[in-house]
Amino acid sequence: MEISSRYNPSQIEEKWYSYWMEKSYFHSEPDERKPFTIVIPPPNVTGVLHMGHILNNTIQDILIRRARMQGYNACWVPGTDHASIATEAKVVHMLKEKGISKKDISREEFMHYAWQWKEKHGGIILQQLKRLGISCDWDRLSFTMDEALSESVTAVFVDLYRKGYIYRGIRMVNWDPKALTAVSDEEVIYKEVQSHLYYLRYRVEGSEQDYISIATTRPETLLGDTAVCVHPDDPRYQHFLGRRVIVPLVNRSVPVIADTYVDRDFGTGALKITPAHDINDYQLGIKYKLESINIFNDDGTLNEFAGLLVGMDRFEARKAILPLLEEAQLLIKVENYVHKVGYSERTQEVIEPKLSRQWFCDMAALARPALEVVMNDEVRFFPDKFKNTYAHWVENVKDWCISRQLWWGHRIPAYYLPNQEVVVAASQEEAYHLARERFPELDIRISDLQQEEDVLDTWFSSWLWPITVFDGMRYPDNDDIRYYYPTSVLITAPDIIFFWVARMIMAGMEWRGEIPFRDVYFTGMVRDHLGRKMSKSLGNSPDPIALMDTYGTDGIRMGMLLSAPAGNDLMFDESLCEQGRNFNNKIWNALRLIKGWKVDDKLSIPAHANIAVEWFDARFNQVLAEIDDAFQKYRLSDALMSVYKLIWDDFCACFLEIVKPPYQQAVDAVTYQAACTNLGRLMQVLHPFMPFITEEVWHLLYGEEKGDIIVSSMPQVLTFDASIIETFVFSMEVVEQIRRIRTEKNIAQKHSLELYLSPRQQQAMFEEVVIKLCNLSKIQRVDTKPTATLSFMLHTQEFFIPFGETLDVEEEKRKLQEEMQYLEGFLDKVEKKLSNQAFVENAPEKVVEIERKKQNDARQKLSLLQQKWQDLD
RNA sequence: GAGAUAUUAGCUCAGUUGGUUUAGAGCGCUUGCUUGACAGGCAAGAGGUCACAGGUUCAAAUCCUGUAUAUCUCACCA
Repeated sequence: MEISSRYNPSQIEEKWYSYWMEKSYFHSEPDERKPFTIVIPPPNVTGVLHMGHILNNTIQDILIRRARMQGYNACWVPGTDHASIATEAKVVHMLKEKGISKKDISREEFMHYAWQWKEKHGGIILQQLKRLGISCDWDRLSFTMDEALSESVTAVFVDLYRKGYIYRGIRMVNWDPKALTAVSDEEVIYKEVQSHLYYLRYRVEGSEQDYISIATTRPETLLGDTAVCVHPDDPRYQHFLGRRVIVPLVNRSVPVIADTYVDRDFGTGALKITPAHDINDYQLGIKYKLESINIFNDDGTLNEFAGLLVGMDRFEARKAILPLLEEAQLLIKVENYVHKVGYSERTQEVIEPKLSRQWFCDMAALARPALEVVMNDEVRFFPDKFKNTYAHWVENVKDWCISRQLWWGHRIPAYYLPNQEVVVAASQEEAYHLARERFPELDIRISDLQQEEDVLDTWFSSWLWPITVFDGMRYPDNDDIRYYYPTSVLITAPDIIFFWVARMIMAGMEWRGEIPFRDVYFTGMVRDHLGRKMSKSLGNSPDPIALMDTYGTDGIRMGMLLSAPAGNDLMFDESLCEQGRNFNNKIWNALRLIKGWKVDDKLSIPAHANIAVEWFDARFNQVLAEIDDAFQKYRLSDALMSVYKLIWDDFCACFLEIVKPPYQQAVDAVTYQAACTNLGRLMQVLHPFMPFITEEVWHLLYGEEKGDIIVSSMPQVLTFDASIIETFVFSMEVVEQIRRIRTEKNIAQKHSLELYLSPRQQQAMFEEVVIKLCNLSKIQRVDTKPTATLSFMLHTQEFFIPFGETLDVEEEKRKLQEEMQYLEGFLDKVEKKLSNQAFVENAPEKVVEIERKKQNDARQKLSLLQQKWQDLD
């Protein structure tokens, strides 16, 4: 058979992916098997593949492929979310390029363009994910604005409204001046920035010299100031209480008020109050019934109420106001100052606190059961340190601002009546009937109903995802939801634990009375090798598609996973993908070796091969048990490393090297069969991690005989003989010693050697294996030590290799001394322990026993070494 | 400001309820190899007072206290 010496993944990957798709192996329908379900964390429909997706989806694919091979009915539901803010921004941008402004078109027209955009550009990421080999049930592809999901969102809104959880009110919210919408508290990222603290002078009304100086980071907001506040007990300001001061530049007279909120030690101890533009000032404004002057337009420019700098952007205004203050001699000084500023998670724009009417959802009642199921491990977190984070948020959960001033999304099903009242209903018709019922005297017509313009937060649909992808909200008893829900495991990043994970649990408990998933596996964040977050602006993220081209998909999957312990951030390094690629090549060449053998049915299996077959069987099962254990704990990188070493070290370096026939000689049928079987089952164990090469090798091994590896049965752990492994390990230690001697003495592998050992052998050894691997002509027991030998010692067994007359006595002595020194140190430590009365009395007998054995062994070995020393003299 | 988690070899990480021949892995590094599957390989080797300082214990990488550093979460200090 002609197989190239290098594995070339590119041709193979596409072939198998389309083959699996043709065979519908990814598709799942409810049946009598146990389900294993995952719902994908829906990527943003505008998104493109980044390293985080690679990590997250590789893990999901590993779990789902393994479950499939273990006989579960595996179902992985893919999909995307509609990403209100991001998508609307894309569409607005596209329209702008066409010379169309959003203001100039109707909502319907805009939605038309938006859907067009979505159909054309949305979901690129899904195609990219296919390249990663992920085995989602593409027939179940969902989108958060699909009809079923949209209807569910509406129904949930109506339900929560009727339960009294949803309300509308005027609040200070986080305004994104770029996206022109409110965002929730969770969507604000606070970052430390280098800024300035400006000290300003507010003249006291009716006085020529008196003034109060205040410190602020936002001098431009003084245009909206309606008070100055000091601490009531601050002696510096006692005489100003009850008086009024003049706001600089606009010359507005505002009161000096006193409140304990003020920190006397910060700045000057006096605080300017801008109720319209600061959450704390807003509270004080309510408390002291202050006027609230909104000086900003929605886009962050100053409006006519500012009086000055009208039309200027808020940051421009901050700069522009300084010379004016200076000119008026009201700017005292400017200090450097580091403080935290909130940024919009979506647009990176600085958030502007803004007073506006929004829809909120009271979360307290929803949170209670969601807290309990996590704390009692009904929903298990991996790693469980995130239970703390989760508990803290859920216990202190705030009302959720769910309205967004956008068009792309689920329009809030609230209808305003001519009398300013509002009715909430799933459709306009229902709302109409409701309105007539409630206000029979008004004689309302359906055209009088004005639907709310705002849409809902995207997360308001995402939190229903595990239910709505199975249409379990509209049809709570349908076969799918009853079979697949609760799902088995959720794989996600910890940064959306509040946005998404917590809310899904709340939704699950609220509408199905059941958790949405049993386990949550939190992946780490992918960072570069310097520990920096991967980001577009830093340009430190490799292009995932290019990586797949270079190292193969299996290679990048391995590279990603090798460094990915659950929940810890991982420093991604391309060299790990290289390791993956090299591993593929290793497997490929193992296959080439086996397939290159001539098989002779007449030959019987040699003794060394027979041992190798029996040993590998035991070893395989031993490692399989380790792998199972690792999977139970979601220690996937450990599991992969175990497979890696099983294949590279145990199968290639040991098994194949032992059974390999000499050049151009045939192999017996039993050995050949065993080699094929072993490689085959190794491919099965590896398949979830590296789907492509394993399917390819499987077919090259078995043709069509055993079907496809993707749907084959995962090997199960069988009992194994541990003593074989023990003997083998010792044999390999002997092999290593002989190899070391060969290297040290520069003895070529071609040159065969003899091995002698003293008859007092304690540890069993597979002599045939040692002979084969070390090119020995014989192994022989002798009573007396042969002359002119090299020697080594393992445990308390001494080995000799007769070799020439070139023994370097001094060198030999030096080594002996080194070894003796080590042993003496060791013995000293052990004996110190044993001579400690308290240790012998208190430690468990087993532990003391071990120490005694250590002592004995060390003494014995030492005396042997001393003997050797004497012999050298 | 409060809390959580971490700190083990050059790098990335294991190390289970304290005790298993004076700490393990992968990569990297050093040395030697055209070894008839693989140089994307083979063989051998070097490399760590387990962040620091105390304490508990017969026994500490492991438990406790403090310090330092890092990351994350929360918090209204202008």
